[in-house]
Amino acid sequence: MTVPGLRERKKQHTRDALLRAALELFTTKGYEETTVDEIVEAVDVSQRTFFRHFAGKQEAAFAVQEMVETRFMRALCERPAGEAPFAALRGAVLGSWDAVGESIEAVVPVELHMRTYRMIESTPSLLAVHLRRSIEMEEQIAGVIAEREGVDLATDPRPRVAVAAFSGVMRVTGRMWGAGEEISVDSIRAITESYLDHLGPALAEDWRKA
Amino acid sequence: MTVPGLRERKKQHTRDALLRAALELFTTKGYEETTVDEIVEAVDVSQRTFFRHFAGKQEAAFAVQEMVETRFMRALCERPAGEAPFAALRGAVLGSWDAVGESIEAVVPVELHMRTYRMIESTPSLLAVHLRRSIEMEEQIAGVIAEREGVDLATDPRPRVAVAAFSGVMRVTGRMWGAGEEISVDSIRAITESYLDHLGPALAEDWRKA
DNA sequence: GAGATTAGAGTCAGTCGCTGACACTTGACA
DNA sequence: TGTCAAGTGTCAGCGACTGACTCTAATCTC
Repeated sequence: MTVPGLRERKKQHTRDALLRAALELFTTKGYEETTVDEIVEAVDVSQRTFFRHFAGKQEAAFAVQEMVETRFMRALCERPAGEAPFAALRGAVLGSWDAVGESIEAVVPVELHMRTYRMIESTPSLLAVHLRRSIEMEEQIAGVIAEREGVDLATDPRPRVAVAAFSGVMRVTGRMWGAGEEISVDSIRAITESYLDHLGPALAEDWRKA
Repeated sequence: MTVPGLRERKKQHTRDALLRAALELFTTKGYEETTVDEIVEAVDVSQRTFFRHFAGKQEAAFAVQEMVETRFMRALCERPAGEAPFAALRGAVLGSWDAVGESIEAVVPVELHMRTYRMIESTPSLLAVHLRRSIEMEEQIAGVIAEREGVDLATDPRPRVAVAAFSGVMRVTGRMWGAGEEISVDSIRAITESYLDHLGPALAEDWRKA
């Protein structure tokens, strides 16, 4: 991967600065209490620039989540074709936990992301969007799983069921991460692992054999 | 119940008019495409009046839902104490279906409410709020069930699990109602009943005996 | 029944999120 | 070196929403 040009780097730099400033303000002052003007003032750019990088205030709040989810989806798509659906999901989530840490840190401190997560869950308007994003992602995952297994998503309920169960665990995991005091990425990884182990047996059977 | 005074009746009248106009515009022009100015112009009141009756555009979109939910919660609380949790939920939802029809019709045509439901599910920003409202209501229901059964919501997962399953059925039912062409209240009642019958056996056991 | 009270509605000015149009600056590239 | 275009700034404006004030008319009190 070649180093992008100066222009591109500058652009990325202002975007990162805006994102950090936004999340910092959101998590300290509160989301609703933070105005876009305050964010751009902290970075010393025009308001118009903010809206060129982010479709809206909300998008800034979910920018890191977006990164994490993208990374997870990529990891899922790269799982070996032979793996059973649940094993693939498990492998993708555990595999991406590691990479996520560094990946986030390159843009914002992980600790800031933790605070952001907590903020999203405690801000009604953001919680609403978060839930919608969740079910949209479940639908995407179900699509991938259905394709992997060669089943028809329209008639076979198993992909959606498996994903719903899996997402439930991920949701709980995420909430625990957000709620906990000072949980390391390692410990959340361990919890995720144990929760998924619990859920596994019910879903691990090979659909093509059964 | 005594007839409210003239002032109160006038107030209710403008509120109802605003609600009808809002839902009519939302469902024909689309939610995002409808401005508050258009709504108040249709009723010929000031914009300020709209915001005195509704906290925002969104609240108008969910006003009828709110009525339905309130009615359901009341019905649930009035179920006989001896009933098993699932029977109580079933009784409350089926019992409230009937009353809901008339109750809605007093404010807006039921057909308009159907269209509104469809609109909510197909408008991203409203879908988000809808999902949040749903989980908030699930939490309320779980609280009622836990109290009825005398179990501790903090330690016993059964109320939430039962409610989650129940709500899943209600969600599907609602979606079918919204998606269907011209479904009567009677037919939706029948579907609800059959779906709940399917789910029942797994939840009907008496928790205090088991 | 006349006057005081007060709830509901109107007016106006202003904030905040967000967008379109246009001009400017400065990397990129021939 | 000069052209092109991407990234940014400026400005004007819309739509959701709020606070402060006024006016009108239903209600309450004597």
